[in-house]
Amino acid sequence: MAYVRWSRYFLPTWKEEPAEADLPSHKLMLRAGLIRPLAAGIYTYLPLGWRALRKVEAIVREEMDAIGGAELHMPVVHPAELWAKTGRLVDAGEILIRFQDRAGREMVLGPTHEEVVTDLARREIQSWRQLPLMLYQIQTKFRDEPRSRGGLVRVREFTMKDGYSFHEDLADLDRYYPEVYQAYLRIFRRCGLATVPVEADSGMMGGTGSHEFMLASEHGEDTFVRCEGCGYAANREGAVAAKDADLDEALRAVEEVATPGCETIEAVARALGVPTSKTAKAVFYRAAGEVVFVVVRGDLEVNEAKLARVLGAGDLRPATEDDIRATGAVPGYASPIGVTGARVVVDDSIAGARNLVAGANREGFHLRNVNFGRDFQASVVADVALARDGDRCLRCGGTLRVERGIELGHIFKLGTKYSQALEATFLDREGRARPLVMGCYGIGIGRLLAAVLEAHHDRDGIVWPGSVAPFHVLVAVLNPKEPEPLAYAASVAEHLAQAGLDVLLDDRERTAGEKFHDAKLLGIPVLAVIGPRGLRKGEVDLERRRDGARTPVRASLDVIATSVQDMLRAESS
RNA sequence: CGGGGCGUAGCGCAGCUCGGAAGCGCACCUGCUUUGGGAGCAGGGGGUCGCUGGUUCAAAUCCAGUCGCCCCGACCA
Repeated sequence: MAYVRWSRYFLPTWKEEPAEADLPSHKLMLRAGLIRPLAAGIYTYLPLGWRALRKVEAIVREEMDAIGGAELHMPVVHPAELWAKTGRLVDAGEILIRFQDRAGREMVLGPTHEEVVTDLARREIQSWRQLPLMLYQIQTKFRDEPRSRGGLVRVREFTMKDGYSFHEDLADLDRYYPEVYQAYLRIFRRCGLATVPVEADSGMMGGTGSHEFMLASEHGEDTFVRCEGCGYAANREGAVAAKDADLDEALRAVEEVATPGCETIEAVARALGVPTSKTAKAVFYRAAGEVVFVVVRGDLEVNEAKLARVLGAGDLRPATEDDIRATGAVPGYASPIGVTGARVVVDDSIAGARNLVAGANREGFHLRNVNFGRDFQASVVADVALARDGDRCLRCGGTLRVERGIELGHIFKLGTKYSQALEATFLDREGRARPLVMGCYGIGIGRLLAAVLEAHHDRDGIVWPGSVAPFHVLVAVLNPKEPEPLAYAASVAEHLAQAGLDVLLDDRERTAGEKFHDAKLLGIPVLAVIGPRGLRKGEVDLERRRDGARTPVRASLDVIATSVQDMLRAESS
């Protein structure tokens, strides 16, 4: 393997912070010459970025192969007709980029490949003897996201590892799913990332289980909940928390009180001198053409994902004032008592509380001592509240923490949604045709690369984990204009490359200072400095990026090679 | 899609309030001197001020529209 000469490579670095970037990973990718933007959420990978991406891909490939995955490559362009069959031409909506080919056929760019892979399975899988099967690819996806952000954290065109498994029944999917789960943990760990697997909302997909792999990061765009005690973790949409019931109080008689100008829970609670947890909050939504009246304890917020699941509705949006008035409720003073013309969803926090303050359905008035069951009824009682930081864990009673994170992977028990829609069946052991049971598993490769940088950088630049570093060692010649040091550095680079290392030789005619700064910016694990000072003493300096530790070693090719390899081994352990 | 910000040389920015010769730093090119932590001197090249229209004797600057990018939110199979 040959080494790369920087002077003939394409590796532009920036001294200044780019104005367009906020996230550390985004700034570093631009400054260290990994990526360049073309349009919103669409990037070119420069040679160095592409190298790093391929390192990540190689790890993903190894781990997928290790759990029996067979790599294939499906098309980017799909006939829209296939998407119409599963209903996702409409459901995937605006993220699907659509166009016509010259014959006027409707086409889409694939945002994911359930349709295509299921179509393939329909044609090729006939018998239970062909199962189970895991197919995966590492391929370009396009999703016309409403908003890209954070460099490679959320883009429109991206590289994704998407895998799809096929099983004869749910039991076999249940058996295989944990293997993928473990493979995912290994992939992220090998990339130097400690991820948190969180239970994800299986939502409208109707599956039986789903996990997201989150990297905790203040710059993450997702929110998840983690228990300090038992390790329970779930994404915000699905997280459950204990709600202390307080049913000891005796029921008191309802009493109307004047609360002029108190249109928020905080104002009411303050005016009446009660904690917000002793109030009932009314929140209105419109779903599937009807108005929904949701009642939660005043100190809680409605979790719209949970509510949508309870209602079985996909199109949840806040109700208008007119919607609210149509139910007979008075905005700001809404009461669940005597409401008609709306479905009433009561959070279980309300069912577990006594003598609450609620609206009186009369401008400027509230009611004291309102009790669920006695004073009002519900269409549904369910958990529709958002878990909060500091809440108690339902499982162990420990403390729940709300954290931000970057979602690196998502695995999903799909069931038969796609196989049924596309009639992908096989003959089981009894000779009956049954739909294939499927799982799907995704990792955003570029996002994973961005996450590596979020987790591995310092003030001066990137600090690559050895496993995904675009090069293992950077050989810097401080005076490349002089023939002997350059020739010597080239022989060092050559020797290191022969030893199986990825070597970048900085033979640019730049000042020593620039080379040292760029070396830190690039973050290659080991820097070998070849300069006149060291050479006079018969030494080459090795510098470890992680902690800046410098070791002079004898300037002999074999000594340098072993020393570099020792340092790299120490890196990866 | 709602809110906010920004478009002036490759990058970072000033100039715009109050219209009157397009600037600064870095980078780049040439030469010389430097060469172990972003060197010095001298010389030089590079800009339809995002775009369109309007006001004006005169527009980077004022007005209208439009496009693009970034951030917050909504959304996120």
